[in-house]
Amino acid sequence: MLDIQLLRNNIELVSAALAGRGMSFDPSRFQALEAERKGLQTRTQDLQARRNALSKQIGMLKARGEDASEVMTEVGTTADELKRNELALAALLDEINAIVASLPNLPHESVPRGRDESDNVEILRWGSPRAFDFEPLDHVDVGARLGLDLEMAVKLSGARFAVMRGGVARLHRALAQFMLDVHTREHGYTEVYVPYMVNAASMFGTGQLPKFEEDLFAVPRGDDGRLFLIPTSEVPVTNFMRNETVAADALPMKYVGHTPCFRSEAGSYGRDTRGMIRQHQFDKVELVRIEHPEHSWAALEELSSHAEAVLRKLELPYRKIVLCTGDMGFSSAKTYDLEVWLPAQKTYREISSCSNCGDFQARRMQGRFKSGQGKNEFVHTLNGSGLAVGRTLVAILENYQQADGSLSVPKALVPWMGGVEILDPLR
RNA sequence: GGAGAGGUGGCAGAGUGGUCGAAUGUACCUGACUCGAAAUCAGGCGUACUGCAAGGUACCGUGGGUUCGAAUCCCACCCUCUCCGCCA
Repeated sequence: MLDIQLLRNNIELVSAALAGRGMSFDPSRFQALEAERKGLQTRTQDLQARRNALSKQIGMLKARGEDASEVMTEVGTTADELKRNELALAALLDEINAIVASLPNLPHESVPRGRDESDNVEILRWGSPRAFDFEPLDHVDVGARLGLDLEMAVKLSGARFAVMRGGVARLHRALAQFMLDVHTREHGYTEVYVPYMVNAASMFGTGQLPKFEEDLFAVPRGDDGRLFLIPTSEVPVTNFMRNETVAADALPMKYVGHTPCFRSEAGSYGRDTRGMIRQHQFDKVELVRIEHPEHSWAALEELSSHAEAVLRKLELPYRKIVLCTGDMGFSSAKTYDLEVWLPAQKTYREISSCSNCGDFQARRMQGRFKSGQGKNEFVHTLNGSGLAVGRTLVAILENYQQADGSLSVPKALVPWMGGVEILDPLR
């Protein structure tokens, strides 16, 4: 959530920044509501003050056993007006809050301006795509021989799910364990286990609600009558901070969690329909950091380098891009995407997204720390995939396939595979 | 699923219609005492909005209601705990 003071005092700056995100925001409506709010609020508070004072008087009179009927009629005359003002003010505040809650974060000044993904800027490439002496298959065909069974998943659940057996299933598990171990042992993150279903307040805190409800799966239960399946562990982990004020020396907090992620993929019909690039359910190892505002930009560099480290260890060629203003997510102030090379598609595909959300999420969830002078300030929140496990599996299937239908296990992963170096096709 | 108890400030814990944003203890901060610390004493110590300031307004799980006035009464909901049953 943006700072409402910024909207009140510097709305041109906000609307210009939002225009850069491809969002047309008309300040006039907000300003009209704000003008109305100001008058209504002071009027209401004056009436409340008067009522409180008179009521106090009544109390004192009655305590002394005197007659209070005159004061009581006096209060009575303003009761209606007060009631009307209070209702109108509440409605007005709801309206204003709804507007503010629907506005995305402002891009950091270092973010390149642009309309869409074609304006993203490549920062680096690492590794070089392998030269095949045979025509590489895509991960669906490679995986089918090793135990990836997408048709079975269709029978069980429908499109965009996966069943894995044998070596592929183990590889999938090993990847998640490997990533968790790298981040906890080498990068200093604390492992966490979290709920896969969260309430609406948590979804609001990280920015999925109210605008992106259609992307979520809901289970009819809990608050508002339902819980939501998490689309990323960023949601439960970042919400650790919801309604919390921590000591300054509690920062930074560095968490890594491995969870399944559930996305309805509404509106992506026809995109990535083949294979397990885009699934309703996929595993992800997620890095979350709660940072002091002064350190969050350095933390973003570090966080993304931690995600890169996994790709490097697995020797998967990738590139790093910075998303332009028009391609960033709702809550982010700056985002790096990591894209892994997929030989069958002969292109780089997103495998990690690392963002600094600044105080945007912290403000939505009232996540604060006590700064030096005992003042409460909003923390900065960051998150990044380290990495998306399903897509990492895809990348390994494609990049490490062999002509005979087997798969060579990346060296770094062998210890997590119990020493297995080659996955042979299932009979 | 059945029965019961309860949600108040960092924590503990009073408060059952009026001068209560809330006693008291504890933690914490400042000062005094001390060579220093402990102990003791004095003062301070929630959040947000608003105002140049004095101040004002809101907040006692959440949302409604009653009342001139609600932490306190009524209704609904959420959550926590205890016991029994069932259960991975």
